[in-house]
Parts: sequence; C-alpha cells; structure tokens
Amino acid sequence: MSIKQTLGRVVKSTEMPDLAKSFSPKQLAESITAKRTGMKLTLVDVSKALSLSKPTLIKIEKGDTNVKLANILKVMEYLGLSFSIISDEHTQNNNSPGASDDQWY
Amino acid sequence: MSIKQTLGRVVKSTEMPDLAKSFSPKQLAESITAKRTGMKLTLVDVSKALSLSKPTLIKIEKGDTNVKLANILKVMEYLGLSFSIISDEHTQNNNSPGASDDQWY
DNA sequence: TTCAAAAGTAAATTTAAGTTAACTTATGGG
DNA sequence: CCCATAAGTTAACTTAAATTTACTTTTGAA
Repeated sequence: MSIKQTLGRVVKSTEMPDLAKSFSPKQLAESITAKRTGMKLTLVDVSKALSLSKPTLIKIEKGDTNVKLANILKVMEYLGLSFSIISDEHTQNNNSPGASDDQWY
Repeated sequence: MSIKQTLGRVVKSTEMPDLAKSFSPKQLAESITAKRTGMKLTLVDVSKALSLSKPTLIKIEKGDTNVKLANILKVMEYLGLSFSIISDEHTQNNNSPGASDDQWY
C-alpha cells in the first residue's frame, strides 16, 4: 500500500497506483480499491451488484491471491479495470537460426 | 482458440496469441500453453516444478476461471508471463468540476 | 464529540477447488 | 502401422474458498 509518514501517524493513500510499475497482487488490490472509492461505491454496493460476499471482496482488496480468478474478473469488469498479458523479454538463445516458427518467446 | 480450417479438419494453433488484443481468459490460457510448448515443457514438467496437479493445469490452459489466482500466477511466473493492469478510458461524466483530487478514473 | 455508515473480523456451515490415481484418447517419430 | 509419450478425463476424497450472520472497529461529517 502507498503510505505516508506524518509525525508517526501512518496514513493509507487512496490514490491510484502507478500502472506502469510491474504487476503484483498488492498493486491489483490497490487499483481495485482506488477505482471503487473513486466511483463512490461501498463494498456493500459492489457486493450486492455482483452477488459476492463482503469477506471475499475484502480478501481481494487486501491482495489475497487465494481467491478464484472468476471473482476477481467480475470485480474488475464492474469497475472498468482489465488485464493485459505481458510476455518476458525475448531473451532466448536463438539456437536454431532460420526463421523457426516456434521461436517467438 | 486460434483455429484453421483445412478441408474440414480443425487444427488448434500453438502460436502465441496477439497480446495487443483485449484480455480474455481464453487469451490467457492460449498464452500459457503457447509459452509452455515453446519452452518444450510438458504439463507434467510444470506440474512437478510447481507442485500443482495436472487437472488444475489443464483447467488453467482451458481458460477455466474457477481456479485460484495464486495458482495462475505461479504458472505465469514460472513461464515468464505477467499481467499489467489497465484502467478504462477516462469516460467519466465530470460532474464536480474544480480539479477534484479523486477524479483520476 | 457524537453517531451512523463503512470497513473489517470471526466462527460455523456450505460449496467447490484441488489432489490422487487410474484410465482413455491423441500425437508424432521410427 | 506400432508404440511411447503427452494430453485430457473421471471419480472419490481432502482441503479450503466462499457464504452467512453477527459482531467490532474505523472514519468522517454534523
């Protein structure tokens, strides 16, 4: 979580995390919380809209990955968030030259 | 799945899906299969390496979203795949003008 | 400084994901 | 065409995610 120190008091920020930074469950959780609060929705609002329990939503917003992908996608879609898939650097030893078809990775 | 018609026979492609296209569970599944096969790994290889059962890996590679995010992330990390988080277009009715702090979404 | 609303927690129960093991079905090289 | 290997399926079982309900804590505006 994005944190500020102000004379000993710890303050959780509600700002949108930097989406350029590399993915982590915590970043996902923060993005979801930031989007939801930005849209002025409560956990119960989302809970009712998606027929998902509050404890599950809280697990998601805490960055707990022991949650079904289906439930996370429901929430993300509802809030207007999505994934994109990133494939690692093509740092593969090009053993077989000649435009081999299976060397995209 | 990426499919080719060749005189009636249906052929599943093993090519990497277009990562520019918008996210779907199917695209994720295809990316994982493509990466794994590109790296010449079998399901059992990955299964052993990550202590994940073969039926779970098959669910993942079939695009079944009823799988824990933790298990999907394990596989993705092992294969060198990652997510990035996309936030919707800022198509929000700017009701409260004045540079409001919570209007990033 | 109240006080109501939102967030978060906890425990008991229900549901279903995940595993194991054995099996069947492709697939491709020799 | 074989046959070994990888992919995919099935069923019984175990584990744990998800729900429900009720409770506690935090927060912020009046």
